[in-house]
Amino acid sequence: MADHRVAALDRVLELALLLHEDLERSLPALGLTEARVKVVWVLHQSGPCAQRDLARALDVAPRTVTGLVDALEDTGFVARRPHPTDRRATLVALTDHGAEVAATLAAGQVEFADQLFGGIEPGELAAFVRTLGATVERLRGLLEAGA
Amino acid sequence: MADHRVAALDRVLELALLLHEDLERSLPALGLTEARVKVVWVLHQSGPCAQRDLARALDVAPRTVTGLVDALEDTGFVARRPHPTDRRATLVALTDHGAEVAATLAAGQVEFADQLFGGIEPGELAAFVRTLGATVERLRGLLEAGA
DNA sequence: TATTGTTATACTCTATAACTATA
DNA sequence: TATAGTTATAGAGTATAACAATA
Repeated sequence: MADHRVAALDRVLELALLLHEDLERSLPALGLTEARVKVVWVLHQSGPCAQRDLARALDVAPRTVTGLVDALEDTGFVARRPHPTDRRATLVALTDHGAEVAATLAAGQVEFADQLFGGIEPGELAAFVRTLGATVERLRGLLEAGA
Repeated sequence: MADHRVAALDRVLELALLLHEDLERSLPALGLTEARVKVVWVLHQSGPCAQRDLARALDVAPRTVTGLVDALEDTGFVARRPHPTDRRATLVALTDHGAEVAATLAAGQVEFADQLFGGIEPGELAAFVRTLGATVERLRGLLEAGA
């Protein structure tokens, strides 16, 4: 009974570990680290952001954003510019190079999904996604209850 | 078509993120960090280990193990003792307190699995575990091919 | 007063390199 | 020669606290 549940949890944790390993491997070639690629990803999805917005999106202290943006600026992925209306704030935007890398990441994710799930028949994949979705919802509930 | 695959990948990544968050939250109360709890877990499963074995199990440099074991020793989770046959080596074992915490972790994992998957009917859960298993295998293959 | 981003400082995890003691 | 674990050093990511400029 409970064995299947523990097996499911074990498998999910194993998969999470492997996905993390895969990410870790791909980043150095791009000149990015894990924390920095998250910044690039947020900017890719949201467009230029104030640093405070990055801090909220990444759930990280403002000081941490300063360091990440410093590093990304030094390596040419992002640029700072003044906020048009709030002179306290700084806008962070992807450079052309940063945007290119983000596009590469997005394309890579689609390709990766194809490799990972391409061999699974549609009905099975749909059921898998449904169960995953329900699990995510339940876990989100547990986390909110505990917080 | 590919949309379902990308959706599956998104869901898996989302679940991985939430599981990580849940782990992060539970550790400070136990007096452990993520890296240190991995050491405790290896010792719980394998029994006393030489530091070199820990380094291999954790896929980490020997120097890193020194620091982790130092910290775990200072906080009373593990104890060092001489290796019985190899005078170069140091055996690391859980203390009583460390073993208690490991048992708590193990019990917590079973309870967590019940909460997470208890509402899913057996047939669906079995299919879920099968698909997960196949995905883990495929990803493991991809990683080995790329390495 | 509150917010934005900074400097200053510190802790954790990780790595490489050089070293000692042992095999 | 090779291995086990250490010291020494460095870099990344994170946090808190105090501060200047601005709202």
